Amino acid sequence: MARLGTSVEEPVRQRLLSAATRLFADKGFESTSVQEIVAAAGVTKGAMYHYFDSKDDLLHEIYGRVLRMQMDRLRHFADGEGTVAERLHAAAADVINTTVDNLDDSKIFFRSNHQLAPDTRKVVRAERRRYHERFRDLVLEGQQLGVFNTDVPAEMVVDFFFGSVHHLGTWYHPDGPLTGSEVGRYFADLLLRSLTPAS
Amino acid sequence: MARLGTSVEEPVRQRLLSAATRLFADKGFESTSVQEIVAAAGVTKGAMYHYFDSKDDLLHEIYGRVLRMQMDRLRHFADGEGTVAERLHAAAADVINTTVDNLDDSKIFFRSNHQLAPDTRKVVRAERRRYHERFRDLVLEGQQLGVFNTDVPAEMVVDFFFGSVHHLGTWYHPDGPLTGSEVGRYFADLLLRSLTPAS
DNA sequence: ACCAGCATACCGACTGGTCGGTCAAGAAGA
DNA sequence: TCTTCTTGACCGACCAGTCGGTATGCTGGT
Repeated sequence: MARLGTSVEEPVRQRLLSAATRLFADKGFESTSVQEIVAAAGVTKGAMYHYFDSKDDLLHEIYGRVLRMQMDRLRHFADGEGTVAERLHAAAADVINTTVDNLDDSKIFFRSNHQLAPDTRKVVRAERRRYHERFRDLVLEGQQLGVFNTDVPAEMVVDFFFGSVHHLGTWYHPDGPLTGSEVGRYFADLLLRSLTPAS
Repeated sequence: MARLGTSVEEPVRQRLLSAATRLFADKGFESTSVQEIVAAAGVTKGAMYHYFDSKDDLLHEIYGRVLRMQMDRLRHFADGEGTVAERLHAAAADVINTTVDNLDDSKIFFRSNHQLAPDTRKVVRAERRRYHERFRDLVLEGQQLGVFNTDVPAEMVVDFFFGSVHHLGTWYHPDGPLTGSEVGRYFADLLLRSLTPAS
C-alpha cells in the first residue's frame, strides 16, 4: 500500500489509468486491448485485474474523474460572485479551458459513451444531466432577470454550447497557434452574445 | 438483373448499407460484427464481400454518401439568393435539418472517424475540410461586408457551430417534442445573433 | 432453336488469429 | 505465517476475411 511519499514512481493503479486514458483517446476503447494497456503501464494483466473489475470498469473510472472535476469547477463559478452574465462567461470559458487541458479525457468522454455497460451508462448519464441542469439554471436565471434573450429555450442553449465543447477534441491541437484560454474567451464571447438582446 | 420496377425488394447492396448504418449507429463500428450486418440484411457473408472490399469499405461508403449530400446542399444554399445573413441562416438551418433526418449517418460520422484506415481517413478529412471552408467563406463574406462581427475569427465560428451540429446525435430524439426544423431555426438564430453587432 | 462459354450473384463452412478474463503460484513485507 | 500485490500461462468465445462451390442468365456461333 503506497504510503505518503513512499515511492518515486506513480503507483500501479495510477499508471494503468494514465496509460488507458492515452490509448483510449488515441485509438478508441474497442480498438485498445487490455494487453496494450498493461504493456504501456509496465505491468501484466493480473495486476490490472487486481485493481479493476473489468476493462469496462477502467473506462468507468476515467469517466468518474472527469465528471467530478467538471462538476466541482462549474459549482465554483456558478455560485461565485458577479452578475449572471459574468458568472456564465466565467463558467463557459473555464469548461473550455479544462477540456483543452484534458483533451484525452474529453475525447474518451464523448466518443466512447456507447461502449459502457448499460448500468454504468445510466449512472454516467444521470451525473451528466445534473451538470447540464446546473448550467441551464444559470441561463434561466439570466432569462428571468431579463438580461438574456428568452426566444430560445435555456435547455437548447446549453445543448448548443456543449456541442461546441464536445467538438474541441476533434479539431483543437495543443501545439497549434491558440491557447486554451484564447479559445475559451472566444467561445464564451460567442455564447454570451448569442444570449444578449440585440439593441 | 433488376430492370425498372422488376423487384419490390431493395437490392442487396442497399440492404447491406442500410443494415450497417443502423447497427453502426446503435453499437459502434467495432462492436458490430460482419455476421450481424449480413444477418440483418438477410444475406450471408459471401454476398457482403461480393459488393464490398472489407468492413472498412462499407463504412467508407456510408461516409461518402453523407459527405456528398451535405456538400451539395451547402453549395445550393451558399450560392443562392439573398443577403449573406439570409444565406448563412438558411444553410445553417438546413444542415441541422438534414442531420436530424439522417441521425444514424451523423452518429457514425462523428463517432467512428478514428476507425477508418489511415488512407481512407485522409480522403474523408480532405472532403470534410472543403465543406468547412465553404461555410467559413460565407462567414468571411459577411465579416468583410461589415454585417458580421470580426472579433472572433471565422474559422472559430465554424468550429463553434459545427460542434453543435455534431452534438445533435447525442441528445436529439426524433420522437421528442421538437421537430428538426424547430431545432434548425433555434440554432441558426443563435449563430446569426452571435455574429451580429450588438448595437 | 440450341448450346458452349463466361460473368454475375450469392452461399456457408472454415481458418488463423485476437480478445477479455481466470487462476494457481510466487514474492515480499509485517 | 498471513495478507497484499503481481506474474504469465491458459481458456473459451468470437471475429474478419477466404475459398470452393452453385445457380442463373446473357452472348454469339451454328
